[in-house]
Amino acid sequence: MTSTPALLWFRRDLRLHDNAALAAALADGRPVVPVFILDDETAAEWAPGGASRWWLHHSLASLDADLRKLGLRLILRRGHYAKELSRLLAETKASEIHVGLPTEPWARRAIDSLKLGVPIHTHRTALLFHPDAIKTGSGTPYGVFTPYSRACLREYQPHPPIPAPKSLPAATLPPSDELNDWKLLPTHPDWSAGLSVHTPGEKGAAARLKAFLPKAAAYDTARNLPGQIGTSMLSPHLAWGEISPNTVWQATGEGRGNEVFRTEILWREFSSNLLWHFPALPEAPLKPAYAAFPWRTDTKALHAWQRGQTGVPIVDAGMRQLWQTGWMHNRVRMITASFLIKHLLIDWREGERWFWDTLVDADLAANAASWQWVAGSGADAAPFFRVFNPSLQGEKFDADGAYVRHYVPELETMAEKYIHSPWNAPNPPKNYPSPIVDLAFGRARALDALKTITKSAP
DNA sequence: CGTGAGTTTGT
DNA sequence: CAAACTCAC
Repeated sequence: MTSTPALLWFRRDLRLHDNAALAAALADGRPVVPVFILDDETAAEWAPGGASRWWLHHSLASLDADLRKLGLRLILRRGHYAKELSRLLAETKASEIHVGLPTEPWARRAIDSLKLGVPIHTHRTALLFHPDAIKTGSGTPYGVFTPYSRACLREYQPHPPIPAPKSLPAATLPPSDELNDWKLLPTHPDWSAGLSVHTPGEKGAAARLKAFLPKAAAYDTARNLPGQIGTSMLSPHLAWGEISPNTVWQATGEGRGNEVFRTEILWREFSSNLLWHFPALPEAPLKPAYAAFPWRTDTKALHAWQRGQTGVPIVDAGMRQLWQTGWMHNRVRMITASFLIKHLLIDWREGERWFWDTLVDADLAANAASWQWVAGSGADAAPFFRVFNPSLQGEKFDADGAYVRHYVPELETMAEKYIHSPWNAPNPPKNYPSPIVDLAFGRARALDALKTITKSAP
């Protein structure tokens, strides 16, 4: 019988259900010391952004509360992984570490370089498949989504989620930081109110899933309408690992809506896969030709986009939803991203940065892969001629303008006919800006810019 | 090595 | 229908 404890190192798997790292740590009956280490220095530019820190604060509080019900508590440490882990090992005499497998390049490097004198076991807690598990016939990673997803569907082995433990062995716990001292909550007053539409934590995640499941059958069409809640809104819970993709997958049913929803889970996997095999994904275009793309520098336009003051209603509604609630409807993410990249001709990395700071669901892989997809620099990107027309998108997916009216009150009383193109209205509101770029001009300029890098040599 | 296909569209 | 290109088999 061993009595030395195991360190259970939580990262982006802040849950007790279906947690392979927790199950492994408990397997031989040792005491388990649960820890979370905030290492902003190692994460450097990809340390959690403002909205993510708000979420993290509440998620850590929730996990701590759940652990206290089982007689433990969550040990919080701030500092370099290597230094804090070696301190924890000295304090607890732990003889092994269990941690969820990360896909962020900085975290992979950090874990690979640890030399602590005890075994470090990594467990697949955040993904359905290990990034090396799904390969093409010739053994290379997939770069195109559809064949990747088909391979996933072939390989997927249904298995029930691991239940949360009903009890935990008693453990002698080392000292912990006070969560409030980490000051993860925003000082910005207009934030906390809008962010409270979310309920971080494992219970909040389960409630979201439960609320979504009856609507999953309609997901294939309802997901496109930003004026209603047709999506699962599970993204921040998945990003912090408060629920496992397998738990979500297992809960879904049959039919088109459920299938399309599961496909979205596979997009999340695909993004992680890309990041795993191309660690430069957040910084460099996957298609090398795009390194020479003639981006414009336009801080005024960038700022107008960030604050929802572009004069294009659906773009401004989306950017304001993001700023106020830390979340944006997926359809609108595509529209706002396309507008920044194509109509404003601003580098996708500027958008990636802004989303990283303002999204509660910010995930390095999904964020980078999605921005590259819109930019056309990704492995499996939209064809170059595909430029979203934000007015048409608005008319198609927010036909009555309810979404725009909610987030852009200047347009609340605008006639339906002009809600997505108020510049055509006989009396446009004086307190709402004219478009910072003419849509037809922006589209033509984007296509011209793309021609400069897609022309192949004779 | 040939062939079919490629999330989310615009005009 | 655009439509160069790459990917996967």
